[in-house]
Amino acid sequence: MLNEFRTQLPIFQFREKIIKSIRDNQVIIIAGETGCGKTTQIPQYIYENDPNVKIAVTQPRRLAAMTLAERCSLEKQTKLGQLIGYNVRFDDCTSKETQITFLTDGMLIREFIIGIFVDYKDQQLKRYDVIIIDEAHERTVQSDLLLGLLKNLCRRRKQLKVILMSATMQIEKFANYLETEAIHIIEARTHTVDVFNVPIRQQDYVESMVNTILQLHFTQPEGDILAFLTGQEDIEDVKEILIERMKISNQEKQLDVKMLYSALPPEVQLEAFQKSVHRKVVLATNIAETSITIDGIVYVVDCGYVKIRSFQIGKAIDTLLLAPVSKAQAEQRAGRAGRQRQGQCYRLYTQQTYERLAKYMLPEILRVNLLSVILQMKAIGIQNVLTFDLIDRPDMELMLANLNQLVKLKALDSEFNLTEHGKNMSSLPLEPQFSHFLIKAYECGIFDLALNSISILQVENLFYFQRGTKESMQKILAKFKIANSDHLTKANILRKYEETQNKKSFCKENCLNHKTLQKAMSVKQQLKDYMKRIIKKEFEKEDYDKFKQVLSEALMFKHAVYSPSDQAYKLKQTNQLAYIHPESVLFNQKPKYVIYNEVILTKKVYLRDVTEIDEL
DNA sequence: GAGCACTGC
Repeated sequence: MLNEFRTQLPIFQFREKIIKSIRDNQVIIIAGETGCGKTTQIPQYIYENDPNVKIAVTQPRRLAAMTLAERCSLEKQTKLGQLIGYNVRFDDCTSKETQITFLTDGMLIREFIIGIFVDYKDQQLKRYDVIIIDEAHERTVQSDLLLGLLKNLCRRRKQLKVILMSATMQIEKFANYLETEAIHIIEARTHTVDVFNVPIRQQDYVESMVNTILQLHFTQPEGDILAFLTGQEDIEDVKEILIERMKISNQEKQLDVKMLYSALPPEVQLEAFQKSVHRKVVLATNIAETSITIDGIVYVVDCGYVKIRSFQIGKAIDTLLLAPVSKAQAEQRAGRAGRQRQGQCYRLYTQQTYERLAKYMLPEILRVNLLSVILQMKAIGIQNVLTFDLIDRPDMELMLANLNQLVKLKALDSEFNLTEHGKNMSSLPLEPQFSHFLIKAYECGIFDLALNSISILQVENLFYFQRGTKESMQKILAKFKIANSDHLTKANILRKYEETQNKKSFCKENCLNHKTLQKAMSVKQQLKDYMKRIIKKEFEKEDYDKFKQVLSEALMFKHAVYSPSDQAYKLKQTNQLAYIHPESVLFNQKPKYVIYNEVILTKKVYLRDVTEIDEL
């Protein structure tokens, strides 16, 4: 049954054509901007055409998978989890009756991997007849890998149907890669957005942002403002200056300033979504670009920059640095102004600067370390990962280095074949070093300690310090400090959190993020469940020396020595100089030998999550 | 006084 709403969507007129195209082709591409209805309608069309077909639809984000399933369920007037369901980490809402499953890209990759524990030959996702990869234009590592796996699978399963869905960009590239000519472009009815550039180059985008917002506020008709900035620091600066200027402006028109970035505790984030009596301006990071939609936005101001994480192959360090946005990103930001009615976008860069921007951002698979991806590929049964046909081939040297690291972690043998240990490692949702650590820690009888440590190290934004109160950070860390180790100190925090009765006030007292700790507890439970496959006996010691010894071996590529002449740490692998991060218990302490989880260049090269060891 | 964008298993 099609209700009236569904027949009025722009995609409805393509219904028969798309059904026919799926019948005639193994792989088809459907391109259309957000709002054309492709994600909710196509799976339903396929189901209505043949109710026996099982369909998987992947999404880059959990929330999207969950809300889309809910939306479709509502349209089909069925209970969520029956005909239509979703499957995301920590939450499987499907049943035997489920025909359409929305799931995250990562979950579908996991299904390939879990196949090896059932039967090495059964990695063909036979439970699905149609697999839809949505938002492929975002080019996440997961969706790129899935496209490669499905391209392969199509040769072995002739009945399988694959649909790639994306925004209307890079369509030819996808079509060439997937060797298909079945392309459908869906026009959506969207509101126009008028774009204005500044006439001359701006020196300081924080200042420029403040001026633009105030001018907009005092001269333009009603409608909320969404401002794109690059991080917490910019956002706090702009907020402070805005509030100050509003105070001295002597104007009647009030302005509500809200912030939105992922390190902000969820309850504070919520304020950005609440309707405001006065005009509202939301100062946001990228989070508002795709992940989150705010209603009522009519004006967008775009600073033109974004922080991008990349992996420097030679130096083997991560960087998180400011970069100009891509044209596609600038369009995406502008589009956020036209969701409900005609909108306006103000760019704090000149038209000439815009012309010189890259068309698209470099895909993630060409910018990140691939250690865990390579292990996943081996676990899925790809013999030669170096020649595996991906839409963009990563750096050969990097992949080779990753393969050799996996050999050292005993995940692969010297011929790069997956070992039993590697198979176990790949079953855990962790970076390979941590999978290795957890399994070894179990074998040494310190599993409980290791599990607490690993679980809490997986979550970000453990602490939330408001501006002005930040001098207390080291004081709080000192309360939990154990054995000159962030790994053990954080394990201690999780343990104390578990033991305490009033968890909320415990968090408040210690500037801890309650939601983050709850997530750490879910991670812990999940890891415990996955480890059941491996665990045979239980034997528990509280041995910090053993802990450090096993961790040091797992982090064998992440050792550093203090160099007094440089007043900094020298990384053993590359001789790169680095400093201990201010959020570490070892900040300002200068122990001679340390191991660390991560080295990242922001304002300086920092070692994050550090533990002192006796020797290298 | 320092200080990490976003997402996923």
